[in-house]
Amino acid sequence: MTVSNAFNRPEELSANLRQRILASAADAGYHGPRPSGRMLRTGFAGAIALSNPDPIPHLFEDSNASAFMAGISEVCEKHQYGLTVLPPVRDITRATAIDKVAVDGFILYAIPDHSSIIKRILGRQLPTVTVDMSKLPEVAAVGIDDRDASRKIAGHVLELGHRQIAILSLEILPDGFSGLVNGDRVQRCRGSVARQRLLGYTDALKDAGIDPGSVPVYEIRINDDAEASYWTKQFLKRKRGRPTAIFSMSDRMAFGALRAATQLGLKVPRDVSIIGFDDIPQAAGSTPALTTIRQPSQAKGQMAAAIMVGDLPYTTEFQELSTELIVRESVAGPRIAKGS
Amino acid sequence: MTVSNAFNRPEELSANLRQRILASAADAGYHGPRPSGRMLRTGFAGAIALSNPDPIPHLFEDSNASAFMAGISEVCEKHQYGLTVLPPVRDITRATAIDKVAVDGFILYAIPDHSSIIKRILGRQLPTVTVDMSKLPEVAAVGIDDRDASRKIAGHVLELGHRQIAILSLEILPDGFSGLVNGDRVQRCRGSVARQRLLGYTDALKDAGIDPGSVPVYEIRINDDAEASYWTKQFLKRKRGRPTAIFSMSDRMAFGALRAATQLGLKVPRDVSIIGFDDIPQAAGSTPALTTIRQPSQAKGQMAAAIMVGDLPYTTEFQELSTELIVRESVAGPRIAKGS
DNA sequence: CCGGTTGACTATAACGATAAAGGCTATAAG
DNA sequence: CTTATAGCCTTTATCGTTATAGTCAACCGG
Repeated sequence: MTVSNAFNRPEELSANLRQRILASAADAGYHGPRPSGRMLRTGFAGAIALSNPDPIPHLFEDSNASAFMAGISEVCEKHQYGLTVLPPVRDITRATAIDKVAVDGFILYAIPDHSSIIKRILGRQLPTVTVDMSKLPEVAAVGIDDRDASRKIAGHVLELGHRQIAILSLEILPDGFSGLVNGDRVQRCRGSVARQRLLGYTDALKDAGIDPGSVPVYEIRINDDAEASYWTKQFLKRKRGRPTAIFSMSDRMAFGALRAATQLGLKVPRDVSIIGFDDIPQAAGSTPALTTIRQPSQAKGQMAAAIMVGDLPYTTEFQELSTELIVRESVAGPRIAKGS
Repeated sequence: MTVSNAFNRPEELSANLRQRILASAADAGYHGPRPSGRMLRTGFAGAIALSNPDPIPHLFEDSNASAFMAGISEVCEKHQYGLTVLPPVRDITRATAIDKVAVDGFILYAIPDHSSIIKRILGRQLPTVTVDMSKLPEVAAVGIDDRDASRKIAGHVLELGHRQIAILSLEILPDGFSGLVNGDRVQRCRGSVARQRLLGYTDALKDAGIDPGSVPVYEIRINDDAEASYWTKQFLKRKRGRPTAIFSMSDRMAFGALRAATQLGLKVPRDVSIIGFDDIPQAAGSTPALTTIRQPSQAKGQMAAAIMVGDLPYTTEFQELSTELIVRESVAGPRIAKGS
């Protein structure tokens, strides 16, 4: 129909006819083309889906995730795409939003390895970009070198002579567990980010001549600071073998640890050194300011979205963004060497 | 096709045939019905759109908005709908996400009166629910009695004898302005919530025999606490006629005001009383704990979404949720009566 | 043995849009 | 005067699904 052109390509027909069409369309109660028809014909839905295993509000509460969302939002605004956030899937055997929703592509954010959700999404055969996940063959991916970054910052701490370390880890297995984990669980790790950062810490520990197996790893559910604070208190309370440095895989958990230390009357960094990861905005403003790794979370979102909307070409090569060690005040040498 | 039934209505055909179909579909590379076709036929898109004039990340940073989002998210998860957040529209003359996006209905949240966006959305002729907005004819609406609630809390403060008041207002006109506003601007107010709360404060002031025209109103852009803190400092610095009570239209701004007072060496509530609105989670935990109005933000989201997905019948009557005055510690009588 | 009922599957016809090709007129070129 | 070109508009076909109506065999009671 010429009506289609009237709405979509003003330049293709005379202003006169266009006016007549728009006018008569209006009083026939026609308010422009319906997305359903367009979608069938052209495949264009006008929205990008975002899939993440956590409850939707968490995507924004968490400063790091929220920077990522802000990056996506910018691109969505520029191109006037909707951002369709998919709710977590409880029962994968039933029909899910993944199967039904009308979108142009999927951004997968921090979905655990081997999750059945991934297969389902790939089944939709739409453009897909993974972020902060293990590389999937034939799928675009954006991320950072988590292992290298973790090694850098852990090395920075260990060079100061710390021997007693504790690790606050992001989710290792998606079962809602928080607490001290054993080696077996670490082996079965399905969180790509947690695994890579653990490897980075391990690299640095080995460099420093410390047995990584002797370093306790506390897994903290959904990057929660209250949870991090709770477990930090558990291991800081100990009189003997108390860690002099805490490796936290996120700034948010590092703040939880910081709060725990303060509440136990310990001074940071005098009594304990604490490092984070992400460099969220609050990291520079805390007392003490957090030594951390800066990662371009917002740029990750922009890049993932840019690939979806076609601003960037779709490539299945891993797009690695750079990180930077930010040295602030939360790290110092151990006060009393407790022996090797 | 029987294929459709195989996917959508397992019970309608024999398990045997269903298996055969699913199997041969799978190796023909068919991964289930495409939304485009279903949408054309049935109109179902699998997602609810949310429209709000602020940048997307703000919807979640702000504790009150984020509670609202959490309410929507719950319902979306239960029914496995996507939640399509629409980006703010900069240029309404061009094609926007509103016109193009494939969704089943719109939730409009806090859009200013007479905004051209509203007409555009209504043009889509999909189920629509407004929240915290002026009532539109023939459109479902969810909200609270802002005027009554504001009157309650302002009355509570004024009964204690305060005569010098300052008001921190939510957005009055959508032009990004922050600062002291004149009566003309108040008259032209396009924010339904701001207007109703202003009216409630005015009611209470009149009840107390105070001329509302003499009470300064500071408008704060996008409910920002830093901005609220800045302007609060401006009027608390004054030696003469310094307000002894601050009416803030949100807890977030109240916290900004609290910070400002503290930084100026004033004690709350001894030197200044501060009230908020919303009862966000942080309101109970601050020092002093905030006296405020509890409003069911999460329930608003649930209800709006429930109407969209059909859990609740679509009615164009205003759905009013209830509020409650929460008396905590941030309000006291004025220390020195400064004369009437 | 027959009409009626049930159950299991199949055929048809739309939903609303746009890409692509086709027609028609007016002007330009030969 | 004929043919080519361009501009503008119209026709046709098709995207993938599901509601509806229809077919067909088997079964059942009379």
